Amino acid sequence: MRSRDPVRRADGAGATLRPGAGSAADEPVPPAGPGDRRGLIRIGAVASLADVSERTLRYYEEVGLISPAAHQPGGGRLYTEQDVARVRRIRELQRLMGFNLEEIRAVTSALDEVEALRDRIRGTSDAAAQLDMVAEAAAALEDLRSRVATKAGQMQAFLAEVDAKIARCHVRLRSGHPGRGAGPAPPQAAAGSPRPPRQPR
Amino acid sequence: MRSRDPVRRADGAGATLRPGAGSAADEPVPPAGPGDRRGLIRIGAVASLADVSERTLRYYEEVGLISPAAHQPGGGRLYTEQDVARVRRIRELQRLMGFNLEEIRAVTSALDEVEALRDRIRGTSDAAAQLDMVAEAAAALEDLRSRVATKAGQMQAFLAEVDAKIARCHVRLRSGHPGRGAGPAPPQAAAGSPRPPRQPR
DNA sequence: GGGCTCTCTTACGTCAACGTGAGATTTGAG
DNA sequence: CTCAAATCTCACGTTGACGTAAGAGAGCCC
Repeated sequence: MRSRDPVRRADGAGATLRPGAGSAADEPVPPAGPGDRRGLIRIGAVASLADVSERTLRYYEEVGLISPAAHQPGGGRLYTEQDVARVRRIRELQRLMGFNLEEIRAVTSALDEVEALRDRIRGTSDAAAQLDMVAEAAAALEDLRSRVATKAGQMQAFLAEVDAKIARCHVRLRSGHPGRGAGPAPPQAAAGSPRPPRQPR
Repeated sequence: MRSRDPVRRADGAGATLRPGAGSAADEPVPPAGPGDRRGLIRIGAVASLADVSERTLRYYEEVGLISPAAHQPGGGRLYTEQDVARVRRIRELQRLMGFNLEEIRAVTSALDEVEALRDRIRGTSDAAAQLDMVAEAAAALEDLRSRVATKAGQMQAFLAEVDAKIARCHVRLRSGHPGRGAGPAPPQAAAGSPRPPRQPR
């Protein structure tokens, strides 16, 4: 159990930013000059917000999955809320897709490419090279989509299989002993389920 | 690489069966008396059929996930094709659902309960106890279904998110540089995909 | 009966993804 | 300034799910 709620802003001044963490100049907070750390979050807060341990965050940094937006003079890590979202996405890819961190690194780098595009295509420093990068990221995304769709299809098939077994199970329950209350109470309908197995009374 | 194809039947005679491996008396092969091993498969064949290693099969046995249908006098393991199917299901639960072997043991034991039901409900040794077991297995199945449905829903949501990103990516590709062949060839449509992202020409 | 293949047990190795201190240092509040 | 809380950097430990190697049987074929 944590002693107190560590989710609060890091106030004060003096922080070295990472390159490219300047926020695309469309945020409500007024830019109070470089070197401040308004809106930055410390590692404990990120950990509790993303529901991971601090060790996990440092480990993700070690393997190149995340990187603090800035550092305190003493070396403390400072993150943005996009970093929190990033960590959440990492966990989602782990849980949902069963990817390991190496795969996730590839996937998220493609996603980041698409995201960073928004800012970069305006600058248009080198149109041809930019387009190549975008095309590459698009290919990676298509690949990801293919894998996700495959897995989703397999899960739907498995779900149907389980439903069939449940149905047969209920048939047995009713035919085997008609004078019973049809077993224990059915659990709640699962979220996002397009076809709950109906249980005739 | 394996030296030769080990998928063939174990012929000969003399094998100690496991209890309950007598096959529900509705198979095409004539029962040639107990103690034979017709239709039984050795471990190497099971391994190649289920696409796992022999070590994995022994490990699954060690943790109580599978158990050979019979043994050769020298100690060799003999399996049925249902065992192969069982191993395949174990792998599916690992890959698809990300379950660990402990969870899989719980799930498959429930599935087995439902399956064994077919034979046992006929014998009707103790109707009340049987019904209780069925009800318990049904509850476990509902729980499994809930988890599968939840995950399937989350995957559909993630799929939609990826699709949105792909669409934006293609918009950029066309608006950013109209004189290009729209990037590399799109990958093949994924199997079981209900909504492939259309790529306007 | 020699050789080849398959399988057995035993036991140590591995790899990812963190967990868990230890001890030093920094930070923020009062 | 003071001090508790938060964070830092090593660095070793853990856990699940096997991989891998060694040496010994067991079965089959010519």
